[in-house]
Amino acid sequence: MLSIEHIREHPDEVRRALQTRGEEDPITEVLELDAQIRQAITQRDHLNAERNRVSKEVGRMRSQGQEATEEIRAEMRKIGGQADALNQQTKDLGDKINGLLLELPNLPQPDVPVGTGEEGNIIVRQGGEPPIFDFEPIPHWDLGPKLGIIDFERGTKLAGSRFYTTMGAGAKLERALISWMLDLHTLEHGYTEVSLPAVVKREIMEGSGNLPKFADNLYHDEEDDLWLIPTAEVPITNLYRDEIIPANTLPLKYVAQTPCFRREKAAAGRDTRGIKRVHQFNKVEMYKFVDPETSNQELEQLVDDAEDVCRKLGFTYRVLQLCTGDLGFASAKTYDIEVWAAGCQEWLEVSSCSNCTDFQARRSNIRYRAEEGGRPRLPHTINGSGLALPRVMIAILENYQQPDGSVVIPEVLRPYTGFDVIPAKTG
RNA sequence: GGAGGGGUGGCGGAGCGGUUGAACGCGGCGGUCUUGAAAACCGUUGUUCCGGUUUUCCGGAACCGUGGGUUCGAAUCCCACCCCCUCCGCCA
Repeated sequence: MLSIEHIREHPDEVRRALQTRGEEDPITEVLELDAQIRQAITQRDHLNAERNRVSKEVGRMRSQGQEATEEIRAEMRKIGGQADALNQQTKDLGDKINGLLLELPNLPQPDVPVGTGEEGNIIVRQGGEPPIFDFEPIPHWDLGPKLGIIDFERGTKLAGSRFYTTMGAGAKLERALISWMLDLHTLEHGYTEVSLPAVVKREIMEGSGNLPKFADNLYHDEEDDLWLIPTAEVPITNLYRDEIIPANTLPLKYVAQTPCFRREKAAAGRDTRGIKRVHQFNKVEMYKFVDPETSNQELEQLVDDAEDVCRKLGFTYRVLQLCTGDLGFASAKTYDIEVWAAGCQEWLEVSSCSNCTDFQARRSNIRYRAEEGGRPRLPHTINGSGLALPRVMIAILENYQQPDGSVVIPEVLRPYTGFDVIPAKTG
């Protein structure tokens, strides 16, 4: 959520920034409503003050054995009624303003390249060497079933299209990846592991920015109004909802592994083969609550933590900076990490790392104290995958496949898998 | 799911419907004392919003689980909901 004060003081700057994201401009309406609500609040407070004053007077009289006249009581009833009406008005106006603000995305940082979509993204750097094959590497949707470790038909039988099942070495490889990534981030990168609910309340989804605007992409349980998380970012953001984080505790760094549920409605018909785009997948997510002054450095560091996973797995990868038109709703600045998959011949987005500045903190009412006894302020929040499992699985299977159809396990994972190769099936 | 108990400030814990933002204790902060520290004593101690002033500050409003209601006035009475604890039942 954007700060109403900021909109009030710099309306044109906000308008311009929203434009670069290709957004509508409800700023004029917000400002009008804001003027109205402030007037109503002032009036209401004056009436309340009057009511409080007289009521105290009545109390004082009563303690001296006198009763309030019916005249006074009638007058106060009237004032009270007016105050209550104005109060209702401020609530309605507040809801309206809030409704508009909740639909507004974060403002891009000044150094974010302006662009309308994917084409505007900039390759910041590349890492790793592309694997060289003396045979034609095959895509994972062929390789997986061939090895007997991915089963698409049975996944579909259970839950429909875009669901899948892994078995044997496939299931174990995923579990090994999860354990290894969590160990890497906790032991070497200083994150604290956290285990979280996979469903959350409506207001939690609002806090992270997924609701009200993106209900379409979420699975929802009607009976209890619970929502399946599309990423661990959602519950982690809200860990400190309605709290004031004490001085000298930032940065707080968390890493969590959760299932992620996405309806992928907008992508209907796209990437239907394989496990690149599915309705349920596991992801290791990194998240930080940081001091606003350091948030951009913290973002760079988090990107490096994610890149470290790619480096250690021996991937060819590239880091993109997203342009204004491609930024996520809550983000002010985002880097994507893509790894090369030799089988399907594609760059796969395995991580998206964003500085959400104070956008989520304001929505979730998370504050911190910069120093002991200081005023509470909004922290910045940083999130990024570290990494998303299915696409990492794709990259490993496709890039490490051998001429005989087997797949070699990257060195770092072997202590976790307990095997160093997924053998080709014979017969 | 059933029965009972409870939700008050950073924590503990009071609070006849009326100068109660809330006694008291602890903690925190400032000060006196001390070579220093402790003890003792004195003072101070939340958050949000509106208006004025504008890095200090002043005035007002709101907040005692949440939302409604009664009343001139509600932490205090009524209703609904949520959460926690104890016991019983069920279950991974």
